[in-house]
Amino acid sequence: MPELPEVEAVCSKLRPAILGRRIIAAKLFRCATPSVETEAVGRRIERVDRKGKHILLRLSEGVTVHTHLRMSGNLFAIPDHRLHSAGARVVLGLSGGAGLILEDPRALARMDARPTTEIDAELAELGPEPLSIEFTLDWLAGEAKRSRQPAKLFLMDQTRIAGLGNIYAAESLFRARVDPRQPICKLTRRKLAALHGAIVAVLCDAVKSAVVAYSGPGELREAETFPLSVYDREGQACLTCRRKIQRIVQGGRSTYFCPGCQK
DNA sequence: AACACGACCTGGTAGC
DNA sequence: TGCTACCAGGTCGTGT
Repeated sequence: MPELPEVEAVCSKLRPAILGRRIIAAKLFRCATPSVETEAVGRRIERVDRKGKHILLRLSEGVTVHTHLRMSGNLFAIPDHRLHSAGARVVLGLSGGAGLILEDPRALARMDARPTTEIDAELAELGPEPLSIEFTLDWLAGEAKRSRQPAKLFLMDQTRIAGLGNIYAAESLFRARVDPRQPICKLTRRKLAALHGAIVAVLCDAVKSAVVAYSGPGELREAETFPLSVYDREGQACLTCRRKIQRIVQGGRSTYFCPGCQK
């Protein structure tokens, strides 16, 4: 589920269903701290924001419910909070009878509720939103100059760019024809420009397809709706040069790339 | 500072 | 069919 495009889609779908409603009850099974019951119940949902992969429900009286879906979480609204699935980790009962459900088969997701100022101070550590005007080529070049991290790890570092994960980092590097192992500080201005453009283009496309996929009935199959060029394609022919896509491990995670195109 | 690795968790699947 | 081993879209803490 959860890289920036999918999290954005979750937020888009949530807004019409929960904005203006009051949280009137909380059932916490896992993944949530008791603060969700003590701080959120009784307050009204005024806004749904996103920063990187973090979902922020802005409540009345300066409280925010902060959710991170991690690997396998999902957050969605249902018309009747009593009809939640057996797998729900958190059920928030809303005014009007609706429900806000956090599901996560692996129980790695996290939810807590604290003063907005406190949460926002923590999230200030995150890098800029890649689809905002703050994310410029000059900014990227400035950060890149000061880091010797391999390009892939640099892109996945949330304190540098907020929201890129394993799939879209790999896809962006492929589109920019950058070797994921290359230290980011070694990239030429030209390569960095290609990378900057690729990140924006990949995420724009992915947000569009994720929002469409999430707006339909039923659940979607996440990034599968977005055509992937290298991710999870080990051994298959590169769509550009026909060489075999390789899988390597960086930072304990799989990286997929084309050794022909990405140099 | 940068990196590697284990922990957190469960479910799906490839291989035997 | 059934078992095992490994893999997974993320992050954090610890150790080198």
